[in-house]
Amino acid sequence: MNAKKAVERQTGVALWRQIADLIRLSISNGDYDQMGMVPPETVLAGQFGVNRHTVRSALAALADEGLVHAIQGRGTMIQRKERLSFPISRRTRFSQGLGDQARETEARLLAHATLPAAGEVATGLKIAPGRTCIRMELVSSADGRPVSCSTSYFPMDRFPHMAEQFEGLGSITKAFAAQGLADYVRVSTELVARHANADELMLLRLSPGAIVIEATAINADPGGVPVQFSRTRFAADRVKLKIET
Amino acid sequence: MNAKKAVERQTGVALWRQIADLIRLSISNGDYDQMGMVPPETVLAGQFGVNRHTVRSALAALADEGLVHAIQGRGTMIQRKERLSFPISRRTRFSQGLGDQARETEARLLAHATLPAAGEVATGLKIAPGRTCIRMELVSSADGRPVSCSTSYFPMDRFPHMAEQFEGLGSITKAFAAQGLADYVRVSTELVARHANADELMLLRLSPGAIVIEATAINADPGGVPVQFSRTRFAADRVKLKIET
DNA sequence: CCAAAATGTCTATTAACCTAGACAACCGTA
DNA sequence: TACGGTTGTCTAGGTTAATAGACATTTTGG
Repeated sequence: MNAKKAVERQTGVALWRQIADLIRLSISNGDYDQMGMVPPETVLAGQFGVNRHTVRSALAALADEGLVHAIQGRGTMIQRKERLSFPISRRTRFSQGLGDQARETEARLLAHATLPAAGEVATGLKIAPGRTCIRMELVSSADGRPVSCSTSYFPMDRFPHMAEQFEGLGSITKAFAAQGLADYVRVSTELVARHANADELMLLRLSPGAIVIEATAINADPGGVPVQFSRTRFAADRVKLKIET
Repeated sequence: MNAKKAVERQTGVALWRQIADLIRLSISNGDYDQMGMVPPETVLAGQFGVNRHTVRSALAALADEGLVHAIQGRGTMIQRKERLSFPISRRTRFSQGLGDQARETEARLLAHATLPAAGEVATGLKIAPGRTCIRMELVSSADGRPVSCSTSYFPMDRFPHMAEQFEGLGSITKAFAAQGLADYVRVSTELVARHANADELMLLRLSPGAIVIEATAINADPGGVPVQFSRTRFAADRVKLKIET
């Protein structure tokens, strides 16, 4: 495709940012897969109808995200594809499976509360309705881009300091370990795809109409006792879920 | 809420555009419903931590969209909402909660009939099955756009002239008042979302596949005696239901 | 080695964005 | 009518974004 791509001026969005978004999209679409690199800066400048320096600003932003890597004399290599691949297996952990797909991953605790378990939460955790559990709202990002938001429930009596531990350690796995649970496995995962709601649009920085994949999962200790009930909503255009049997 | 809102600099997105997006969101959320207008420019500038001129640029963009309309000396009025916000609380009334969200609201009586109460209607109204009640079919519109259609049931013996009163007064609240009921409260509301059926497609002027939110509600007099059982179907893409506790 | 092609760096200029302050015009109300 | 509060307009200056051009540096391939 040699077509001129659409960038608009005076919309309040800088050209370099629009161009960065379009190049990211092209990478994600696999447009440059054969070459393994982005077209030369001069070519991109021609396609977008802008100066080479403007393209350089866009590429610098993508390099900052860790998406591309420029080498003088050779070109700008694609380092990572935008769709992060999440393995889903008996040993699913959030940050671990990402490996070197992202330079930096972060899970931020938005809110937490204690409340009586009810409905599917009580059923999933196999505790009596009314027993206290901890709810935590997380947003997970890779290289500064949010990829998922989740709501998790933990039995209060077994993991009373889940939220505090998580805040200090930044990881559910480590928070479990700090409270005496060295290992756990995924016992069930259910997937649903739907349109993002208003909250998800904001948390995941999506555009209206965007699609989320909702994964409802239960983790259990090695003895099979449930330790976590979670509902994670992934930004569908940023991830690929890989079911491992 | 007097909290400072988050705008980021040097992201390639102009501050005025970020602010315009946030104000649009607030309007859509109904944050300014009581006033019917946006806060003064100086206040917004303080909230966002920017110069007043920057806020003016944002408001100019929203005015260009037709979302707001500034009047010198008075303020910046909200002209149109993306979604009408319906408050749902103990004192829910249809037209009242809309405030200045729409220039003009109308409730049209399509049909009415008297029939014996049965099933959930009798249960909801707490009257013996077989006792006569009045059924009314309404379509409510804001600025000419239908937003909901509803089916309501009233006990015949207590409000024998519900339909006639409504036709004259154009409001359920007023029709109640004319028949001696000065006040009533919402005692239960149940919400369901589903695809619209053929009737709803026509009444609400929707496209096939559209979604409706079905609210099944019971209103009672101050003594707790049910006076109205209603099932309202909202065009999901035109409204937002705001649950107030 | 040389030339072509690509990225890196620098200067300079213009346009857009943001801040700051002052004052005019207008509305509502006391 | 006077006043406080709000939007409208103007000037001025600083910062960021974008364009333009020149040249250096590095890689690749003949």
